[in-house]
Amino acid sequence: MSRDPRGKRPSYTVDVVAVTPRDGTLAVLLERRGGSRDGWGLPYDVPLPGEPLERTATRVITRAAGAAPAWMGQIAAYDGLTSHPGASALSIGYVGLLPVGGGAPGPGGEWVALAGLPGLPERHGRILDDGIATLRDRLDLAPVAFRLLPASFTLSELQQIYELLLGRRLHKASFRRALQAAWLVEPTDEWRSEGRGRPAQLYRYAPKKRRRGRRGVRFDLLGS
Amino acid sequence: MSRDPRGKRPSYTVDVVAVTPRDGTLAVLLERRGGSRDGWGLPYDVPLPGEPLERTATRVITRAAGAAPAWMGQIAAYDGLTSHPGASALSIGYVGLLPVGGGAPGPGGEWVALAGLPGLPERHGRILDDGIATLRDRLDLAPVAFRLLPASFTLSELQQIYELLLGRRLHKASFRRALQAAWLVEPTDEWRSEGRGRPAQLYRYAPKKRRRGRRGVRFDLLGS
DNA sequence: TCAATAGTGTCTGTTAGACATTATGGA
DNA sequence: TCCATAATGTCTAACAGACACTATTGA
Repeated sequence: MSRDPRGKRPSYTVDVVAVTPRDGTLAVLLERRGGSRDGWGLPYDVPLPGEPLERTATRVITRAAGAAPAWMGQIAAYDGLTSHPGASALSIGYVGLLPVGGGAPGPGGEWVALAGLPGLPERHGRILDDGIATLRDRLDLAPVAFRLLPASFTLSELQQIYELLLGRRLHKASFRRALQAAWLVEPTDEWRSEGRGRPAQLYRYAPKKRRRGRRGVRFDLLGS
Repeated sequence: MSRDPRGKRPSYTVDVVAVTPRDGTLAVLLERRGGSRDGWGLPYDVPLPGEPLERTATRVITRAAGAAPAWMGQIAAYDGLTSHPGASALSIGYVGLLPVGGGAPGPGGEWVALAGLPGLPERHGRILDDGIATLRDRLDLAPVAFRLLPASFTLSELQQIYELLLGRRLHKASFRRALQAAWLVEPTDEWRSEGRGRPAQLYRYAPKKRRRGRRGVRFDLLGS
């Protein structure tokens, strides 16, 4: 939230939605705005002179979340919806996805579960909603989900990532069938016992060269 | 392409991709840039003072195409890719869809088939490509396709619109099955003979109240 | 033994797409 | 009479989701 050194009104800001899987749900990084009212808002900044949009977005996310995004995409440009904390006339929204846990937020920053969001300035509310939607329909899940997990993981962990990113439950048997058909993972010979039930086999990300005529992954899965 | 009256550098421009079905293919509206080299570019303008993005986009499209868009959506914000005819630092791209035929272009404007596009300034090339992609994956076909056609139409005409907008061929029998399942059209008692073959029955757009538990339309159709 | 989770095999309903056939006009 | 297009019925392969079952651990 640095100001332009000459005090000029910035022509636009880059406002970011940083998302991470955390405690079994999706969390967004908010920053507490100092000053009289205790309000929350999205991290944002004015681009440095000559700095491209993408680099500004990366910089803002990295500063605010304490880690670099595993994926990032532009949401849209927003004007109107007057209430913006920096009074910028135009916001370019970006959404970034961070590995599980999310990194250590910068000063005033905090990961907040999607379910329990506080009220936000009008424009930031819109950017956040659109950001989640953009994440869900532009993200190519296959290459990214694995960058959110450690090198070896159980299929249940992987499924949970997919469920969080897609925002809906998946069918276990179908998920595994689709995964196998896509040749994305291979089993290791390790197993991990997690509390009660049967231990789960660990897998690693190992995309095979695409077979002749092989289809892509289709995670159109629904239900229990 | 009006200039800011005080000659100030505009902080951003709104650049538009106007699309229409025309002569059995999709056409985009380009404007010939006057001056020494005979170049083409997308229509664009600087927003009027206080004018929201959407209204600027509508204004530019309407001026350039001579008709209002049946649908419009924002593409993204672009910077870099230096070559922009107005040297704007930041472009907000919009894509608009116009009814069949497209209206009478303003001065210097011309509908150009997607297949035979000339070279464009770098940024405009990107905006155009992204605009078609945005059109194809954000457009909700069902409510819009009908606004591109006259009140009554044959199912073949409707299918052709869908094919142009989706950018691929559809399977005739499947298309009609899906259409029937969606309760979007109803037959009139008129028929139209078009050259050689059997005359086609005319249909009109008549969306039925959604049946309990009825699914939406799925045009996942492929092939011949 | 019970509860909980991992992992699999089988069945069924839906549907996209192929194919074939009939219908109906113009040339 | 051909030929082109409309319109429709039937068949099949693919597959999502349901369901049931076995396997393997901790409590």
